[in-house]
Amino acid sequence: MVLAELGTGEPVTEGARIEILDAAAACFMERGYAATSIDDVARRLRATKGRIYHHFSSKADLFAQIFRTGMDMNFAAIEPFRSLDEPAVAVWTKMARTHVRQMIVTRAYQRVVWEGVEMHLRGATTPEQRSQFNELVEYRTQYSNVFRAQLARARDEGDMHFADLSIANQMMFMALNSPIFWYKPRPGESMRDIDNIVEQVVAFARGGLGGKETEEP
Amino acid sequence: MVLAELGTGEPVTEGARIEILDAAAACFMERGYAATSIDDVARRLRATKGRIYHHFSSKADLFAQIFRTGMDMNFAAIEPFRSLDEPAVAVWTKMARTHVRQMIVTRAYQRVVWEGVEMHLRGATTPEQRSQFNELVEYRTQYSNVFRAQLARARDEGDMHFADLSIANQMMFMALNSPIFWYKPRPGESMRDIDNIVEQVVAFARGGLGGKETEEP
DNA sequence: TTGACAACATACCGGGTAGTATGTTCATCA
DNA sequence: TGATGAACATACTACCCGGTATGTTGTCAA
Repeated sequence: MVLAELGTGEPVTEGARIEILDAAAACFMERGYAATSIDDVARRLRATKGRIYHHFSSKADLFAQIFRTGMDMNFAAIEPFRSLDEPAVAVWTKMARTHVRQMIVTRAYQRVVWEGVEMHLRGATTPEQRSQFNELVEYRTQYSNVFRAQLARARDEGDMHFADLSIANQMMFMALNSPIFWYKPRPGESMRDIDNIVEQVVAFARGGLGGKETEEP
Repeated sequence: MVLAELGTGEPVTEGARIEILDAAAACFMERGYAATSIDDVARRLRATKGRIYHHFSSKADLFAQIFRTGMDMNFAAIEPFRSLDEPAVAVWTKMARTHVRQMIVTRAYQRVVWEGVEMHLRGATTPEQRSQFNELVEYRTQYSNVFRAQLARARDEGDMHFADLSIANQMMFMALNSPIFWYKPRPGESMRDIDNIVEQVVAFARGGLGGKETEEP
């Protein structure tokens, strides 16, 4: 399954790149960055290292491009709701649902994003890669700030109640991201089943943020 | 700082064992299991591999003993509240506060517990270690069930509202455990500051579980 | 005093891994 | 048609890491 969609104007070889990204993301999800070897990724593709190093300069580069692709997909998904003229809590609900669905559908990429942020926080990178990592984490912070702004607005509008905005935002993302850790696809699972999970996750987050119940799904 | 307390009846060498556990837990927290070498742990102790392999049979054994120690501390911490004769939501609140404090104070050990559960879910262990890992994860499941039982009772008593018990328990632990990812000790931090964080985390979790506000801290 | 053992340190080995250098194949285009 | 280069595969190297085998030192009991 190719998760990162192919842009129509891109060169043909873009497809090969994305195949590698998908395989690598799956490997990183299953074993983590350090425990995944380039040969593992190659084996999953029924190929060898040569193919990977032809498209990516290093293991870290491969990891970083997965990170970026994951965030690109997240931004694209919430784009329609960013500047909606509605109460903040309504905008937040739409974005939150979309985000959780993203976590489920593209969870391999999102696990890489998670581990990337963790690696950055732990400072486990070489100096040159550091600047590229900084840029990626900054990219994720921007995404986080989109939600943060809605939280602040919703609190001002009296629809949410929490003490500290930063902590609230942290906890909200922990809740909304949580499916990347415990969600496993079930055989014969329908969209309804996934939407049911999404609703429960969003309901938990909204409750944690001191938000009111909403009616329509 | 020695986190795992020394039992009075234990042999003298127990102190050396705990020193190693602390150092290893700190290393595993900073870099993760796979990226941490035994030499890293030894360096932190200003010692060499010999010291570690004199007390532990393997890297996995070291990891497992940290896991067990972390869970031992968690069980001990909530023990006073387990069979309290109060409304479930009140018991839950006491246990949740204690748990979050544990996550902050013993976070190195708790990170190992987290990674251990993840490794188990991903099935990244050798067959012989598998049974020991199964036992440890079972141990953690028992701990989880203590909270789960309170959630079920609280819902029956009308003090909490959620759709699926398993998902609610999952999300609750994601929230309560979250400090192990984002908490960093500040210089000159007081108990009050930590208690403030604990209250916000517990408040988020309670809200997510559809719980009523409580009065007394 | 000595010898026996715990508690390490030192030295070493084998396997795995990131990265590179060098083929090989096949399509495209002058 | 032949030359060129993209897209790989193969072969190889240097290094790191888990684990072991062996040496060293201090302590303590007989």
